[in-house]
Amino acid sequence: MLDDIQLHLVESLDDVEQMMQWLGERREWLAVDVETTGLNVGCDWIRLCQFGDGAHGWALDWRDWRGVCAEVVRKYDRPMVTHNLLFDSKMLKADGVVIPQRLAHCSMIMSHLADPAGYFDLKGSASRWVDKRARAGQGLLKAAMAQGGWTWATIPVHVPAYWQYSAMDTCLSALLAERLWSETGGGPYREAYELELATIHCLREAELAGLLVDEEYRRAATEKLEVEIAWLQPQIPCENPGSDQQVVALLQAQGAVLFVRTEHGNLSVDKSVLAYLEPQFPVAGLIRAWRQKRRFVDNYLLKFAEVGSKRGLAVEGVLRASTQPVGAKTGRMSVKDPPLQTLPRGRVVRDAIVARPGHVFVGADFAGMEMRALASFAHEENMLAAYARGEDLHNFVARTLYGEAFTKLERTVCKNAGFAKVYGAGVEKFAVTAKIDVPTATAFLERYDAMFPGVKEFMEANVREVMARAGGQRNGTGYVVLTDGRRLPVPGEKAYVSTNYKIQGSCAVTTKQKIVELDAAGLGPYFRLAVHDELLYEVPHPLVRRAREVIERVMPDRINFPGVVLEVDTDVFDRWGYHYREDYPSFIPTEPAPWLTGVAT
DNA sequence: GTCGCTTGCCAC
DNA sequence: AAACGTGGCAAGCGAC
Repeated sequence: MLDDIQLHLVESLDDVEQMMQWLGERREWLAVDVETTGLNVGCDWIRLCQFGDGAHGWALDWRDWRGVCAEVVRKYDRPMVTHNLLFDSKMLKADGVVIPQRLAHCSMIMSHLADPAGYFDLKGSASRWVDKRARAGQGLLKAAMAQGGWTWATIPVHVPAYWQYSAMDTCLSALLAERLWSETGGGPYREAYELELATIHCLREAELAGLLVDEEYRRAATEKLEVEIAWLQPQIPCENPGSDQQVVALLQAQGAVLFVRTEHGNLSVDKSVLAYLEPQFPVAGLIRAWRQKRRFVDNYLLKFAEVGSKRGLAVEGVLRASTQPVGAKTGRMSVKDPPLQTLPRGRVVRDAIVARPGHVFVGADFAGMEMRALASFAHEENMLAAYARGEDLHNFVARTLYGEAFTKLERTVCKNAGFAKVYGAGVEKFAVTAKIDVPTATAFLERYDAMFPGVKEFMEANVREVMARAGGQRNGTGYVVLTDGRRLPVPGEKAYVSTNYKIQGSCAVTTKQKIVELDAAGLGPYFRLAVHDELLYEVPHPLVRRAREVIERVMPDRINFPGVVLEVDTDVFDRWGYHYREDYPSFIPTEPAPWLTGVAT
């Protein structure tokens, strides 16, 4: 299939004319792609722009032919497909070129819907669905770059390995779309496909806007942590408390008996081991603190710095992360550079992220989203009734199982049991997280199951269903169906994950629906970030009340999970950490912005 | 010096 | 009988 493809580098007006003639031919899919100097929209730029279909691929040097490329994207009036619509449309828009939303498609989303467990980078998808040799160019390009000492930023456009395989990428993307359309977006997964595309357009605007870093706070917090680290360091008698081997030696020298093993049989000195040792060996606590502070600086605060200062990611004080709309095999989004979904809770790190002057953040999160989804899927009347009464589920469980005078610790056990169900944990793991012994855990789960028989039945039904779909084979593959009709594959030997996949995947669908609905309700320009069950908006302060009203009206969901309302909590704050003001003290005291007073409750 | 594996840890 | 899901990512460390 790839043999007959013709690749062209546009170098003259004659070439442009030929390409234009080719563009006038009729085809299902015109693929568009860009090559850039790197992946960060703030500081990287487009070097090459490519167009292609199943027969021809064209590469254009962006410096010379930007206007031509922009014209093509603007005027072409048939479907255009890119393999990573979010990234390509983001880079193009950053340079003023907009792919019309009604014509924009994404072959990566098609690949994901066709097989959510597969690899869906372009070469991987194309070699699976189009032609096994799709990866061939990759190695040649890499070799050329190595030989010339080039990077993505420096490899000359005229190097054949560069422009040819870049042009070829559009052909692969077009062929992928041709191959997968009817079985994904143009077929059974139309709803899911359209949801993903609509979400991508929201995410692009969010990523282009980015999040502002308070440089003054970032620096002050970094310095304060460095001081604390410098104070801890001499109290820990080893060269590097970050080295597990050294920590093992140190603790053993002090007489500690280590017995917890890592996956590969080494002695473990992780957080929980150190916490366990701390009462007898105070140095363990110091090591734990050292490691956390070191991580806060290295993994987060330094990353929030400007590009150029070691490993910074910000440009003009703004962080623009990259989202994979279907990063997880459950369809959840993932975020990197920086990983904004995993910033430590509390104020130390998150206080570095601030709303722009005159703006505030409006945060909205679904309350107990996954447990509510579980209650609905399982038709678990006792749970649904508790939610209908407006009762806290874990309180309800604790009261039923431990009596009115239940302790906070007992409530935590109940909460852990809920998570254990959602994640598919066994008794042992549940016992560890709940910090109870296995017999107690077993007895507890028995009473929990008696209280919520629907949950147990639902989980067993999921496993049965997956196994049946896997042909009864442990080495076969079944699937679960999500609320928007898409299917997630589940390996037979891990059938127990089916409940988790169904819940996690359907919750991800719901979150995306709400992003899109809020966009339609006018909040699109203010959307900044999604963290699984919470959304972050950055709103000019005169609009805060209205924005909050819109969110509280649009976001609660009563469609996806019948029998239960997905309720939403909102909060208003001017720096991200302030959202945690009730649980954590300010690391470095900061004044709330004047426009926050009267708005934050 | 780079690469890949291992360990550990952050979030939901 | 067994089995805590989904990610991103840094440092250490040994191998090349």
